[in-house]
Amino acid sequence: MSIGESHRALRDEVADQLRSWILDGTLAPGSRLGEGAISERLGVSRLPVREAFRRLEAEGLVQTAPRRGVRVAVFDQEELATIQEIRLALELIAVRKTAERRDSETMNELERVLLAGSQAAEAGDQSALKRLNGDFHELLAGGTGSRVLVALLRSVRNQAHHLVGGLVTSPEDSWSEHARVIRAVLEADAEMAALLMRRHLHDRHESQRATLTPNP
Amino acid sequence: MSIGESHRALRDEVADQLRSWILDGTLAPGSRLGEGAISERLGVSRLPVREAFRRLEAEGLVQTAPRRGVRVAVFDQEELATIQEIRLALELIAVRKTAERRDSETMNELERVLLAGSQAAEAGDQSALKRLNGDFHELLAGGTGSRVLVALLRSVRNQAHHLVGGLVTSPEDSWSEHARVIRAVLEADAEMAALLMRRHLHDRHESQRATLTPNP
DNA sequence: CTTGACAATCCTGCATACAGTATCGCAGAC
DNA sequence: GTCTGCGATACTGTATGCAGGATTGTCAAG
Repeated sequence: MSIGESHRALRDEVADQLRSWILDGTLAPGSRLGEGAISERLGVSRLPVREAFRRLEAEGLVQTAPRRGVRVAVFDQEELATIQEIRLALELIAVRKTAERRDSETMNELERVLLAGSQAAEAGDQSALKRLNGDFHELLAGGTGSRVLVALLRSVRNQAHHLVGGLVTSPEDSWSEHARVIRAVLEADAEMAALLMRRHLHDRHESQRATLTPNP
Repeated sequence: MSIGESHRALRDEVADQLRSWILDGTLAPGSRLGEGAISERLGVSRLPVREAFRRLEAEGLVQTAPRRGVRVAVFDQEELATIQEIRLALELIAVRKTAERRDSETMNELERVLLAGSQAAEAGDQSALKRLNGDFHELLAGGTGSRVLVALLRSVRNQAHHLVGGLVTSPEDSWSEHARVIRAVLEADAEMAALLMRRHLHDRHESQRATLTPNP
């Protein structure tokens, strides 16, 4: 591993910045992203911005119209439902495979997260829980050892997250369900872990639907 | 013939060309893709090539190492198995949703493909069958109305295809299974269509595994 | 003959520059 | 008052140039 590998390409920095702006709502869905404006704002040339656009485009966070620039992605209800369905399927594959593989490093990390999460829940540390909830999903994807699955899941999660406009459930509620999944994975009970994950995501999905369409 | 004079965005042309070169084996897995060599060969500047790289990178066809260029993707057996699993899950979602939605245009197209495929199978027209088999999968993805799913499936199929090095089953065998799936979709029998699709992909997967690891 | 270090060369990453096209505003006509 | 056509402007798409790191070849030492 050479020193140069740690050097981060400017396009990656730009992509990360834009991603967080999109996910935290700074850039609203449908808003236009001009190369010039972004490059000026970030103090880089237009080229890294363009390459970052291509990546975000592949992640589904932005949509490109030829000769008309880039916009923050906007999807309809039906597409949102499909994305949730895709995410559920991929998360189930991930949690099963991780529980079956039992990669030692992942298991250690999961134990660490489980411990830290319990403490954070007891202390009522919301921001720590939010971070740990994110770690949870990343670990389950990474535990499969599949770069493809990690990339797909990250992409689908981004889409789902930015479409529903952020968290509709409290970090504590998410955490208690996550903790159960982690315990099942640590006990190598893949089917139980998958069942818990399915229930977890299904509940989230339903509560989001209820929020979005309040009148049945 | 240089494609630099076309009206379509050059990055799309370059990406298409590179994709077909990768899928048909002209560019072998692991081979390095230099910006300069590609741009010179296609008669364009390096910039469209770079942007095409980003897209192929997102599609999983190439892998990028910082400062060390781009290589045609190489995955191990385990990753291959995961990709097949992902593909199966996504195809099942697609076929179910298409059968439930029954989008009229897609249904018409499926009927057309079914008819044309039967004729081609009777005539023994291999190349036509190959094309229709491709149409089959594209239609099932498109019938969901989800651009996200279409993009994901195309990406995963590319990976699976290029990893196993092409077709291991005859177009006729694929076609007969495809035809059954189409009939189930046209009859709005989503569960039957999903079952047939599952069996179809599972059989392909097994025969590929057998080919790759001849000694059990 | 093998191995390690150094240097030349190649290539990637980024910035700047230019051409072509879409968008927007304004003016004039119906 | 509204619609249409023209022009200016801004932005995308593409090309070229340059700096810094990576790769490779060579030479010398063990």
